[in-house]
Amino acid sequence: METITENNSIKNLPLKAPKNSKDETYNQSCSTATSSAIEENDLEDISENSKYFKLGDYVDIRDFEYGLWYMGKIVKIKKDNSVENGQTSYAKEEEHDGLIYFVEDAGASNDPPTEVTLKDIRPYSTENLPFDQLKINDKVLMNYNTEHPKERGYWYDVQVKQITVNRRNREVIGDIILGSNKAVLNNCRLMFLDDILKIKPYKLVAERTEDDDAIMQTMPSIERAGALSCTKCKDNINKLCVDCGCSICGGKEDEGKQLMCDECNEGFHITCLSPPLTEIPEDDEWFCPTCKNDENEIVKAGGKLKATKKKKLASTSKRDWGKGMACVGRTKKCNIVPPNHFGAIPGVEVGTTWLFRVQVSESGIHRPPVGGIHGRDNQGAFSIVLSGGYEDDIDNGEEFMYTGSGGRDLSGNKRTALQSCDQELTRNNRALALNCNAEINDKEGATAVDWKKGKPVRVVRNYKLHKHSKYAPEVGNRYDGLYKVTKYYPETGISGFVVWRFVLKRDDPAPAPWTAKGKKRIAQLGLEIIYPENYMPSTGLDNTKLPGSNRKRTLHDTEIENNETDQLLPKKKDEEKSSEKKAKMQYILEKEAEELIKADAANKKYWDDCKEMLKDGKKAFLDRVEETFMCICCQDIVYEPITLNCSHNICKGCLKRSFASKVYQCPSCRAELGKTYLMNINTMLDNTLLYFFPGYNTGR
DNA sequence: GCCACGGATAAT
DNA sequence: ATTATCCGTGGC
Repeated sequence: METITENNSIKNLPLKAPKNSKDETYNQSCSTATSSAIEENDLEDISENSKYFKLGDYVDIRDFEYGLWYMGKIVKIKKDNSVENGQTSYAKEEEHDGLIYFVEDAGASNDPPTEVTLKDIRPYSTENLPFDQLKINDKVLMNYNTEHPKERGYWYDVQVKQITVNRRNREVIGDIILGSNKAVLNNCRLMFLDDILKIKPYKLVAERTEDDDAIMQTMPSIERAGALSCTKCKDNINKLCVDCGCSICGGKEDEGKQLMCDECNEGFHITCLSPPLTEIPEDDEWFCPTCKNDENEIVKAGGKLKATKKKKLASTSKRDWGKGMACVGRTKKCNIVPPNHFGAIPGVEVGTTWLFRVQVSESGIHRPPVGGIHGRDNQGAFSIVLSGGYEDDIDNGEEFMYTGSGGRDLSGNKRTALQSCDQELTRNNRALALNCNAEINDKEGATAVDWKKGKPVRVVRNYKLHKHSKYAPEVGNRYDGLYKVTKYYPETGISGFVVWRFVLKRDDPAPAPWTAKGKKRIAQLGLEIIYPENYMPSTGLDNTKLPGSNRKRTLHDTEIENNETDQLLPKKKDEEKSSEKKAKMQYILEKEAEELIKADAANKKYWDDCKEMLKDGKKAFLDRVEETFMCICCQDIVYEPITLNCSHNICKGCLKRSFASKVYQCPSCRAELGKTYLMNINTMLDNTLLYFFPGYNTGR
């Protein structure tokens, strides 16, 4: 458990990294640096003489863990006894002159000084190197953000590998030198090319001029621009910000009374918690409400995923609702578009079919898990499902008649029932009416002036519609594209009660799934029924038990068959057909895709391998990509991928979990990574995967 | 708190 | 095999 203070919160340290003086590893490496050395009455101790530095010199100090350089001031110099004891093995004097330097953080002089050896300090760099003087292999100090490479970050030593200049832009690629273990981030693109600083060499104290001495002993007026600690509020102290302030109220005051979550590092005012706390708890660890987990639910890296434990409250029911898909909730949420989005969902093709409604909900196509209409009565309806649940529905494919909801007695915790009273044009019915391009009328209904100008409705057909309609899918729920409301009106239905009817007409650029063109397209896209994650059709269910199907057939199979529409087309010889199909199979990468793949140079070999599959079509290619970039821990596409030196890719979260259980190895090949391994997200890979699997990372 | 074109299971 | 029961869930 940590409270938030200016000293140990990354968020509040724009100019340097977290302090490392408390770092155990570090203190081990400087075994003589005991706490007694920094006790107050000890500060008067005489300092040793150094060849290169004097007390009061302002220097660049390297953060042990992260390797970044920040401004410090030498406050004490002592002998390093571990050298005499033969415990260290520094070959060069430039690395260790047998002294320990006590350096105070220039930005936080109240902190105890950090104890370092010569290799981790040097004269503070201020001299700018003009871009046109930069040469390949130069070692310079530049700004880089390891987490978000496009944003401003901290200052690191950079070995320049490549300089590109053309009329449009300048580009510098370099290797970033990280922590004291000399880790290197290869081939990083540096963004701040006007911020190139020369690394200032050591100068013997004996050779210092008066000017030199004045410079070294005066706080440099140039303070190098560091990262914005918060990109959301741009560090504006007066702005409420849930990112860098209290994550509940956004306030930045009372830092001493904010708790920092040991999982997500978000801050929380103790008074904002519910229930609020009156004082900082004494436990070592503290987790915020969203991160707090039941301990036995934590999954160790590489371990099997446990089924979600259903909380069984005092339920009188004897049934086990936890087993199947009856009462399961969403495991993902679509964040690609807001819930009130009209129109297509990017990345979801017409013809996409999911076995269960909850999956349709997760995709964002139709969010309610049960309801047939998703809408808001002051905005319109976003999507509907045709499930054959209302007797009055008529489906002609391109056009269909839909019945509104309501008019049923759902008491007894039911979801459906017979019509037992008149429907009204309220709630979802009113929402759907709003889509019609006409003035709303809850008495007579209305007809669209120009039906195509109405708001689009995403339409899903469910296999249960099968009874009434030949346009229903064989199994599951199929997204059929966008429709518009041409008219709506109240009418006495079969039940004898008034129902509201809505006539919808298809208006979608993609061909409908039941047409020949549509089937061809679905086959080319390689769409197949989507099962829930961890759902195993092979064992968990045999096809004969699939809802709505007694036959062992897949969607894909049905494409191969001829149906009435196909038969209207001139028949082709089988050979001709297959060759045509083969020609169309080939997937040619879009230009953007090519660029993205190229940018992910670290995974070139993997991408080359995936490209082998292009000739077999998009589906084959995507399958290979998915397989190639699957995280060995969570068995999902790598999320916030880290590309390790051993070339394996893994989710940042999974790697963190491994580290948390003290395994500092690549989960794939067991290559040692070291405790202080810097988890640098490969945003190039992330971007590329996002292109092929839009929204693959949502809800994770 | 209300509503809802799911879905598994027990009862018929 | 078909029907009745009735739960957790999400979105308003």
